[in-house]
Amino acid sequence: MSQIPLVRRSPVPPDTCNLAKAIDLIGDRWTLLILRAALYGVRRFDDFQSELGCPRTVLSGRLKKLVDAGLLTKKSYKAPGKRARPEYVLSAIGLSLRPILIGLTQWGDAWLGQGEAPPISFTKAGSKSAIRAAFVDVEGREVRPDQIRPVLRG
Amino acid sequence: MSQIPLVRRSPVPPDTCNLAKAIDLIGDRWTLLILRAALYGVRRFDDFQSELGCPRTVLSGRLKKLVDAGLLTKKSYKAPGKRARPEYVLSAIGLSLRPILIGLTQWGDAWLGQGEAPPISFTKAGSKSAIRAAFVDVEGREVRPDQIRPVLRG
DNA sequence: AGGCTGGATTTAAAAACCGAACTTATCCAG
DNA sequence: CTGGATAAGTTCGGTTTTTAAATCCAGCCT
Repeated sequence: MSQIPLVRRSPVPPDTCNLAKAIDLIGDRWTLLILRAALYGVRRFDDFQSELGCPRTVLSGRLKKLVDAGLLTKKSYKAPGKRARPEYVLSAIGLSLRPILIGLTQWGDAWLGQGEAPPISFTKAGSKSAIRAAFVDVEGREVRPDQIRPVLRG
Repeated sequence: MSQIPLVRRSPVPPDTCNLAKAIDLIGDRWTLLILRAALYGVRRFDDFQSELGCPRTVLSGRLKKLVDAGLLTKKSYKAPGKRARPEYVLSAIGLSLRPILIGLTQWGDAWLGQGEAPPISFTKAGSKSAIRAAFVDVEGREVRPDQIRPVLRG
């Protein structure tokens, strides 16, 4: 049952902690739901809006923030016979959140799914067996959670 | 540069999506910062408060929500010669978020760190080389992000 | 009893959120 | 060329949530 040892303060002060910075940037209900939708392929303002059901003003602000932060890129697309419209496409930075959101999906499947089979799962291309979030060493071999050691300062 | 294909709606409606449920539960700045601190070993009300700098009323509410959801367990500890106090300890559910938050830390290190060396990193016990969050198949072998395939319905 | 300490609650001001209506810009039809 | 349709985004009220500070509360210690 090995617990995490008690501390009075976290070893990394929040203002230099990149986790805290990440939380400041994307740790917000609407922002996370936007990223979820974007990772599924949603790109357009009204599609985000009807997917999320949030006020347009909130959506507008969040999209702007994500574009400014470089997670989304505002491009212009043009369907034939239609006028040009903006679309919000994930950049490399935004795409690299995919493992994290998939990990969170599986966490939700395990603990919040009320025994239902998960509506979506993930496999390795060309295989049928499921994959899961875990830690690996430099050689790509799994490291069990109780083997993880934090190292400060570098 | 393979993009995610355009869709008008996500394939999993938000109300049956366990990612959306997880976001509802923990997708909030203060909640995430509480979990961050808890994963570092913070357990006491005042320690959380001085770590986060948030209003006590907000902290109180968020802790209650996390206890109700089963991520934290409210126990009582007693230092010798002191009165018993509650402490908020991560349950198995809460602990299993660790890979996700470490993943987010490393995402922040990569994109938000402004070229600084990360203040904290993670290694395998008894080793010096870094580990990282990733996906593995059933045999514990790494699966690269571009190999991940979503599978609907079960 | 009286003080200390770790938490919780109250309160009023500030901020964020919400829904609906409104503006803008371009394409298409007549 | 005019009018309508459509998608994007803003404006505008009213309502809810946050915030920060002060106050309250309960148990243990001397």
